Amino acid sequence: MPELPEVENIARGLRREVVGLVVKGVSVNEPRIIREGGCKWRKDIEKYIGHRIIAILRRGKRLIIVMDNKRAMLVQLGMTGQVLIKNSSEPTKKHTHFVVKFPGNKELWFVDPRRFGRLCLLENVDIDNPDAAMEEAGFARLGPEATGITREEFRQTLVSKRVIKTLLLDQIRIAGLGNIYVDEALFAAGVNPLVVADMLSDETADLLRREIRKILRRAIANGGTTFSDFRDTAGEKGRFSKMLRVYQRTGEPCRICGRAIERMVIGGRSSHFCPKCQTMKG
DNA sequence: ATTTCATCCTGGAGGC
DNA sequence: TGCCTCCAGGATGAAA
Repeated sequence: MPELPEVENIARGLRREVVGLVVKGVSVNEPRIIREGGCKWRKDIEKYIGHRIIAILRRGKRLIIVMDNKRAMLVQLGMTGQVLIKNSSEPTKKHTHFVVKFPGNKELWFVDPRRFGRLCLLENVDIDNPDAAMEEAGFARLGPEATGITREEFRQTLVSKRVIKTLLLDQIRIAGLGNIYVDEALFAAGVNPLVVADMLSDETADLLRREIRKILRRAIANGGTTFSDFRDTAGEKGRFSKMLRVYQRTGEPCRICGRAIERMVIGGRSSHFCPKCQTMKG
């Protein structure tokens, strides 16, 4: 999916484009993407109409579009979800499952070929802490934000016998990382993806935490990473793709030591790493 | 209680 | 050109 940096860029686009606007209409082309978490979409969808968007939040990889009536639209993008700002006169796009209409022919389109994405109407949203409303709607709990996790929180996260790669992908432990940025952060910290999490020394854990935050910051600043599908709200690709050092570079030379980058499946996900630079065990 | 695994989908790439 | 297989940024419920 779009990971934290990509979702953050979408959130910024939406803050520019739709905050302050009143929802004129909502149409659902593919009901299966509406998550039934106590929300009956046919009826509940009416609860958006006539209400103003007052804020756009991001929590982990989730996007939260907050309305002026304590309700919010939760968007989980899945692997291929896009949120695009369009004009109603523009040609329709295949796999546009959900459209929000604003005055002046402005529209928000939710497009998702693989349909792994989900939308949900949240009730009783606390704008300073949306977690309760998301859990109420049946979404999994989220760990601390990968961008803001403290040293103590991160050390606590690593108390586990799981390998570091799968642990960092677990949104309950730390929220926002996906396959690309986990591979990149492990490379930057020199940590092998197969290392058992609680084998890392405090010093290595601190280093890994700093690298995670640094990479996410740089990726956000560069508009995120486009592997194939990601686009921001204006339809632009991310520029971080060309700064990747291991992800999808199997067989290519490591930018540090020149050894060929290797690929291996860990926990069902492909992992890319340099066998020479990533030897850190603790 | 934790952790792994199959599964939900379409589309692009590469082999033949 | 077409047909086939494999692969893909994620989350989750069932099973171990």
